[in-house]
Amino acid sequence: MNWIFDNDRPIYVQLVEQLEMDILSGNYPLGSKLPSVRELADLLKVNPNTMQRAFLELENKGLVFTKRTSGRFVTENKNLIDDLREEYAKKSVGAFKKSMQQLGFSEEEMLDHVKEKG
Amino acid sequence: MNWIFDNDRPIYVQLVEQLEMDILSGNYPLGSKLPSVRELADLLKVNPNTMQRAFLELENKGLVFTKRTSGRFVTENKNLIDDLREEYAKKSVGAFKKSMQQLGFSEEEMLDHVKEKG
DNA sequence: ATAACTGTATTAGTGAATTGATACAAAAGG
DNA sequence: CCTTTTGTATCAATTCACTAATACAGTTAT
Repeated sequence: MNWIFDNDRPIYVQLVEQLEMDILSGNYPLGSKLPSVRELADLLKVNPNTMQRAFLELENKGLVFTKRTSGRFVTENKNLIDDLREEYAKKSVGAFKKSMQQLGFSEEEMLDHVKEKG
Repeated sequence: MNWIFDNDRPIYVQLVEQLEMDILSGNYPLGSKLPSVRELADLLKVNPNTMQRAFLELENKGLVFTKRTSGRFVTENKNLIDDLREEYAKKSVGAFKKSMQQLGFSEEEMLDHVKEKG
């Protein structure tokens, strides 16, 4: 994991992003146990409340659930994960195309740009 | 022009974005005169200072220049515009590919997503 | 039962960023 | 020349968000 934080954006947001990506991409398996609030907070050198906040966001999205006093776990709802993954992909594409359009690029040119290098 | 502002992001940032896109895409011709601070501020119902701030940012990027007491004008440096346009395109592509990669999509799939519909 | 581990709630400090009111400065143009 | 139009500078208010300290609560395991 590459736990380097911007100074630009809130830490908790970046935590959510990373964790969310790890879940959506299957990096954290369905139903698996996550580290505890304090454990991860210690590991990543962030305040436990900040960690907690990140987890709460994931919980609101339904990506994790809590068994009080026992820990947090990745959801077992595969559909949710697939749907979210597709939704984010669409948003990402939408943003990309909009900005390229505003810059005056044709769809042809967009594709070329995507194909280029790495 | 579609001058609708998010509540999420600062107004001046959104002004910069819009104006910048209009310049980079050639919507505002090279060397053309821009509306005055107060004029645009009135038109768009924003505070003159907010407008001023947006213009300053554009000036820092070299996209506009000022003739004091006479007004602001779009740069005549075509290279700068072309370079910036290409730079933003690259950034946009980069962000897109990174986020799609994190979501676990292959380049093939990225291209498919871009091709789909609109 | 008690220590150690979970998550939760509440509240405050701090700091920063955005917006807005107002006054200044300089040139243009009638 | 004096009114109008341009950009500029300064400073205050307010709001907002993030982070942090600290105390609470409930299971589990030894």
